[in-house]
Amino acid sequence: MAKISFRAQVLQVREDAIVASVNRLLAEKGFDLMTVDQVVADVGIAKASLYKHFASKEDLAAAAMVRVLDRALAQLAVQRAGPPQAPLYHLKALARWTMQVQLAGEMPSLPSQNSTLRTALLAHKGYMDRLMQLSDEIGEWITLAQADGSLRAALPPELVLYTLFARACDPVLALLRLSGQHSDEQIIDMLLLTCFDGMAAPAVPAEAVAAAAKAPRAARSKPVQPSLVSVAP
Amino acid sequence: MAKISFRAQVLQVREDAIVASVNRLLAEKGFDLMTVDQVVADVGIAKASLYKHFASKEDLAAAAMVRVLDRALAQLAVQRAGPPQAPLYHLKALARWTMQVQLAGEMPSLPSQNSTLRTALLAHKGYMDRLMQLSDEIGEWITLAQADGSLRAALPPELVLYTLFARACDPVLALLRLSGQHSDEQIIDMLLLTCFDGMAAPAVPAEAVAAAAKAPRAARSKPVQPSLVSVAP
DNA sequence: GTCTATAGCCAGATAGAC
DNA sequence: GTCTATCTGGCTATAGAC
Repeated sequence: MAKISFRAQVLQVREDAIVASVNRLLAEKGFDLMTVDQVVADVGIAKASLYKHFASKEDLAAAAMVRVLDRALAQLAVQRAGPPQAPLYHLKALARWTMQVQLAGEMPSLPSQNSTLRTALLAHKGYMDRLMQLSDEIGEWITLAQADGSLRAALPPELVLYTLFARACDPVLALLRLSGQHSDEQIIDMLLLTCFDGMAAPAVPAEAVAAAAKAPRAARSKPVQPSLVSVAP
Repeated sequence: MAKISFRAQVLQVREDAIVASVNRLLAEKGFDLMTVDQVVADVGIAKASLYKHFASKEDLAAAAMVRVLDRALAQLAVQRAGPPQAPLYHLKALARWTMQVQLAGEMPSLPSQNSTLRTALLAHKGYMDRLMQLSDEIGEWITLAQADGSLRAALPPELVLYTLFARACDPVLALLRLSGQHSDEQIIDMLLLTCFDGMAAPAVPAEAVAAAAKAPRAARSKPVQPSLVSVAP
């Protein structure tokens, strides 16, 4: 009995190695450019052996997604186990975590257009269950944040959820890193700012406007070409 | 001489038909899933004929991108020809236009990971020239908007530019439309709001906070589970 | 330039010995 | 279950007649 258990454990380890490799390759090249040959070369096994564990390339991607969804659910649990925080804080912390995962090269990126992959994922119970659970748990925070006035109540909760998911694979992260001008933490901070507070400058309170009006004109801002600057809508 | 000109004109029309079809197919399925056979079937010509016009599949994608970049440059010209507006207004109007193009199914979507396509695009002068020109013109508005205080000056202009480009192929648009709860214009308005003003509720001015403190407690907001609601960070 | 027919290649998936 | 060797299909790209 112990022998069988040991064998099963070895197989489990091998499967984990496969999924980890798939995860990395998916993050690096995406689903379409990742080939099964690359996976088996990376793991060091034969292609036929891999197909004993996973029925298709789509199944490989699903396993990688299950893995990352489990990591996300674990992150939620960690946040909830910590000191109590506002729901908006939790949403920001989760967005920060997803961006860290992406910058670490551990976020698998799947094309949203590949229909064979989409149908395979929709039929994958383990994937769908975790996706639903994650959406539900995030949805709770969204509802709470809208109720306490920290998140715009006019936005449909779905939109907030989708936007958070989209930040997890935002190509802007990689582009900004390519420029080499900012650290990873700076990039994440800036994108968190634009995501939650927007790119536009915040509306200035009335008293601040009055104070600025009394201040010397030169101190306010440097002049720009007047022909293109007019009253904001 | 007129005969040659006429023939050239016919060829031009056929090339336009090809590029239009490629544009639509790229928007629908993306580069990797679009096949040259689909293109020729859609246009109604033989594959060998297509390859007399375009050297490769990558060249087809580049032509479609040139087409959409030209449309974007034309949109910029239209905006500048209109009544004078604040630079932030122009940025918002451009973002709105890109989302309209995407929802109309006319925005070609290229994978950012396909290296053969990337190198082909980087080597394509017509594409690169237009991309540079478009970036320069948008960059001017960004600089002006930051100078007049309507756009956060702390953000690198690149980040703003990349973010605007990213909104042109934001998958959130398609997801929201799938839910069927909102009109296209509503979807665009909401995404413009989150893009420029963020998902978080705006900070409340001090006097409004004081006024709310004097009002009856029940009028402020409906109560939520107190265990998860605490002071925002 | 346009067509039919096909070359050449590569990736996903499998057969069969061990 | 793991391997080597192979099948199969679909895709880009081209040859060659008209």
